[in-house]
Amino acid sequence: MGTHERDIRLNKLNTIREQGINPYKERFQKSHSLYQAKKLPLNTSGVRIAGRIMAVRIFGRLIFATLKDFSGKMQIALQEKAVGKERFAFFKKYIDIGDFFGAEGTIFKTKMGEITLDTSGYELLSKTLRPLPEKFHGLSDRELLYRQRYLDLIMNDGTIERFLKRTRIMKTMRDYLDAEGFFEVETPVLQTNPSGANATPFTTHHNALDLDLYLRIAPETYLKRCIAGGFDKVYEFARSFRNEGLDPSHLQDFTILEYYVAYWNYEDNMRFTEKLIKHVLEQVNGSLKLTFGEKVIDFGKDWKKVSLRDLIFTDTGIDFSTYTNENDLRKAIKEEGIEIQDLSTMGFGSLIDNLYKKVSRPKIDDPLFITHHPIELSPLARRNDINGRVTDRFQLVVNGWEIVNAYSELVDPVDQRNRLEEQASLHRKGDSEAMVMDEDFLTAMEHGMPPISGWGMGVDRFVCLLTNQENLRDVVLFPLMKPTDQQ
RNA sequence: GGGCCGUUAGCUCAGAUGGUAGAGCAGCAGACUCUUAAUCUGCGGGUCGAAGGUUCGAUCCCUUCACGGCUCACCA
Repeated sequence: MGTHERDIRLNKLNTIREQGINPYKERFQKSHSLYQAKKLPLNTSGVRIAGRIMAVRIFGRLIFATLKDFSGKMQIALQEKAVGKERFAFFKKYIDIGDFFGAEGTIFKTKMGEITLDTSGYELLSKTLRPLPEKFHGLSDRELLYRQRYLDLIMNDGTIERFLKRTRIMKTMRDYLDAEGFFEVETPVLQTNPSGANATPFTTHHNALDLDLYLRIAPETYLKRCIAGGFDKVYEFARSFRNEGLDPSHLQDFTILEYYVAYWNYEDNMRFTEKLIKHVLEQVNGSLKLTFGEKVIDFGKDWKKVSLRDLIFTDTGIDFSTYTNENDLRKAIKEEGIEIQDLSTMGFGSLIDNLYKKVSRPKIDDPLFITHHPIELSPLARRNDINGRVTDRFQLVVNGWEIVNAYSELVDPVDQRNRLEEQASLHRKGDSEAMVMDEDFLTAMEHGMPPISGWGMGVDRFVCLLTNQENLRDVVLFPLMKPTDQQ
């Protein structure tokens, strides 16, 4: 659907070309960023700056325009007497808001006190064919923000800041892990056997090998193979994919940070988690108190630890450790008047999980470690030595969100085989989220793994928390959108 | 997947008990050497998300569909 505006600009483009001017320049030699240029002393001459034109104000023989680059914004002034009649007229006729523009001139201060470049010469660097969104209100249509993120980045100042913060958060974690002796590794995204989590994978096909493949749902089992191979501290920022529903707190393409440490248990890991996250808060936000919406979340105190059994007992009076079968537990949940959908079809582990999500999790604001999840929910976690029905596992919950999930890893190949067989049987019965048998992983474990503690973080959620965002799509540059009919 | 809501000019938004629509910004033409949401004068711009139905007549009412948002359920 050609717009009138676009046709006008196409005409301008052609006219510019007919004058022998290339409207898409190869390069422009800048002397300063806009941020730097604004700090130069008055009367500095020969200053060369470039950026996108964000606004133009024309006063007869004087033009003010606002340039924007990655470092900031700066005003330039064009006087007819300084650039010459022809160049001045060219600007008025052919330069539009949105165009990329290079200017050379002298720093001065306007009567209103603004540091401005008095332009002596300029170049059109790149001609735009479409107009920018409205300058005052910017772009606010949520759909367009996601579909045309570049416009959001140009128009809304907070947006680029948010994504820079995402990068800073990831870099801070990376630097911390590196300093602690971790090695960053890369493991396969295309897998023959999706494992490491309970989730439905995306499927694809390798033509040359005539082989069905899956996009990874987690990097877990490959990172453990690294430990088996002799690494003792590894991590990966793992883009992972789950073929499930999407909502503000779930994307099908998301980033997990996982690390694995040989010879640690989950308690070592909890201590490290607290140090790591406090470090990130201090480095990135400069404070251990975090404002999220109306709440202030305090990371500064020692983080509390509570077992899942104690947490649910405190909130409901139900002690799941005293129940030996799911029917009795189901009855108790009904007697407490707690409403859970599909109650009748759930197994023991799911009942506990749903009870927790319904009753306990929403109440949690400040960081809380929840430990010792039932074995049914944790097919890859180490069985507790004293109570074999629970695992040596913890989750870190903040603001009602699970930020971290970690445990002492199961390294007993016999126990692991039994538990994967249980999962595989659930999978055969139609639970597409249950794990499938992974002989290759079991073989690796049979060759021997040291004691290991592993850890996984939903990076996008953590970034949401630190940037005060409710929707994961607001911390992902280009979230998946269904295509629309376009012409 | 269910429920609720939305989709009007490039953008931000009005609006008509049903008689095919307006503003601001952006654009075009003009005035203007200190503005920064510049100002002033004039002009152009819309298959009102798509299809079907009801109606003399639909952008408005009804149905279906598409896309999106929020929310409930499941997954981090």
